[in-house]
Amino acid sequence: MDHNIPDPSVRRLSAYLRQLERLAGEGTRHVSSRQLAGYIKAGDAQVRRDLALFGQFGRRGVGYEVDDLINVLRTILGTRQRQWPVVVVGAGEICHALLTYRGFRQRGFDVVAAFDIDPKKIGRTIGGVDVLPMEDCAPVIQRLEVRLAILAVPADAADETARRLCECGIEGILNFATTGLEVPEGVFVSEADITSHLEQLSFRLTSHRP
Amino acid sequence: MDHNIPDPSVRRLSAYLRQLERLAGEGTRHVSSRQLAGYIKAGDAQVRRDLALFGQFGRRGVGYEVDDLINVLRTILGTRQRQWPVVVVGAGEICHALLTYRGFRQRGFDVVAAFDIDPKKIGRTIGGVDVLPMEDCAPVIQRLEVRLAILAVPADAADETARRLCECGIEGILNFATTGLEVPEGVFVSEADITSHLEQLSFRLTSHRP
DNA sequence: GTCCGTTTGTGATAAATTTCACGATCAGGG
DNA sequence: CCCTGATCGTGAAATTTATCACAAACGGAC
Ligand SMILES: NC(=O)c1ccc[n+]([C@@H]2O[C@H](COP(=O)([O-])OP(=O)(O)OC[C@H]3O[C@@H](n4cnc5c(N)ncnc54)[C@H](O)[C@@H]3O)[C@@H](O)[C@H]2O)c1
Ligand SMILES: NC(=O)c1ccc[n+]([C@@H]2O[C@H](COP(=O)([O-])OP(=O)(O)OC[C@H]3O[C@@H](n4cnc5c(N)ncnc54)[C@H](O)[C@@H]3O)[C@@H](O)[C@H]2O)c1
Repeated sequence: MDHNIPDPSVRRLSAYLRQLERLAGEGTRHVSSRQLAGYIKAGDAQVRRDLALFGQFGRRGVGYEVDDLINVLRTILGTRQRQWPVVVVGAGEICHALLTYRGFRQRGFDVVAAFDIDPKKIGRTIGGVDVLPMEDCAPVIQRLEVRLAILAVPADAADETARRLCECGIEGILNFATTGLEVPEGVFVSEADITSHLEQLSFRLTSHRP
Repeated sequence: MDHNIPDPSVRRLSAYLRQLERLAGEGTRHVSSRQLAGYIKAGDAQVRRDLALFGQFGRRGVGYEVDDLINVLRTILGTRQRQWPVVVVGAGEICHALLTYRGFRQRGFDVVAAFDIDPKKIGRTIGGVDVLPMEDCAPVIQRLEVRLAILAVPADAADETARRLCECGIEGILNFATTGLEVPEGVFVSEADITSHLEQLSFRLTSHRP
């Protein structure tokens, strides 16, 4: 398959999938690139281009079949064939929200364990998931073949913890800490810094209004 | 000031600020564009370009003074002059994490209230913030001149709730729900869908490894 | 005061992403 | 069977974004 898919395209593919799942829930059978584009801030050509990076999935004059396209997108994003086991590191507030969230499963992700260094947290079960000591991190990750981790530790522990996770074989990190992580080649990081999102909104409201 | 600052630049400005705050905490006085670029995945020219969109803040042969640049970036992002009051809508798990988080204040944001429709949630105080009934939404937003809202309601209530917030005068929405929102012209939305982040990582681990 | 190594700011260039535009294809109806 | 209106897929063009590369400016050494 082709290399070098742009990040913005992947983000949009995920957004298309969200809309398609909603449409499927409403019983809609077909959808056009124009409709799909309407939900996102994008043009119809953009939608077709994004999909064209991976093949031909529509029918001219008709559009796309919703169920088909859902399967296609899940296959592209990697959440169709497999259920990804995920670990959360740092059993604080964010972790609590993640472990009680019921939506990950049906989207292809399965939180299998949480880790912490605080003895007061260790041993608890949150949303059916055990909070384990950090020492168990390596064996659990290796035994369950976990490749994705969510990092939810305080900022000053983030870089060190990320390094440790990479040593255990983790290949993708979703980072909630407010630090840019330094990770080895071949490890992907997705930044979920909430403050950064607020700053982007603040910026748009601050500069140059019409 | 110039219009049309690209989104990726704003994201990076926020990331630079994060690193600068860390450097300031460590007592570092000066930093070069090359150093700053090292923390992010970017080149040094990129850093200078991003800053050049707003003016000249460095000294040739020397670099940037950390404290100065922090102030510059806060001014650009709009978090220097004012403390932004923010409301959270949907007093669930995510909301709980947000209200107990102590980091927003020092970054220029102040969560002033949370809203919910569930009588069991209303009347509580979480992290010093009151959970109010949705009916109080409009008056509170107007009295405190709130322009930013964080949306943390279930997906099927998101669009309707967003519409309501916009009617109250909200101009920026940080959306945790898994739906693309439809908002009026002039309202900015920042998507914080956690599942989407996981899907992006899953995609990178799935296709075309070298 | 001059030289030297360093680093910024920016015009020019390259690369990437998005949009345009149109031929090809399809379903439905007369 | 052929026409009509709709929609995809995609080469080409336009636009946006990132990189290169170098003159200008700076601090420090001597
Ligand atoms: N809660 C929010 O709304 C929010 C908002 C923005 C950013 N963040 C960031 O997200 C991260 C997590 O936030 P939170 O509110 O869940 O924090 P928290 O303080 O509630 O939880 C952090 C947890 O990490 C554990 N921990 C500390 N050091 C560790 C280590 N070295 N290894 C393993 N576990 C360790 C602590 O014991 C604690 O349980 C922080 O970096 C925070 O800055 C949170
Ligand atoms: N918790 C997570 O880890 C997680 C992960 C990914 C996405 N999300 C999304 O974030 C959003 C919030 O998640 P959560 O876990 O906090 O949900 P939650 O169910 O814990 O809380 C939702 C809250 O919203 C309130 N609510 C429902 N309808 C409302 C309305 N019309 N107006 C005002 N309040 C209303 C409910 O009473 C409840 O208190 C959801 O859309 C969820 O899909 C959450």
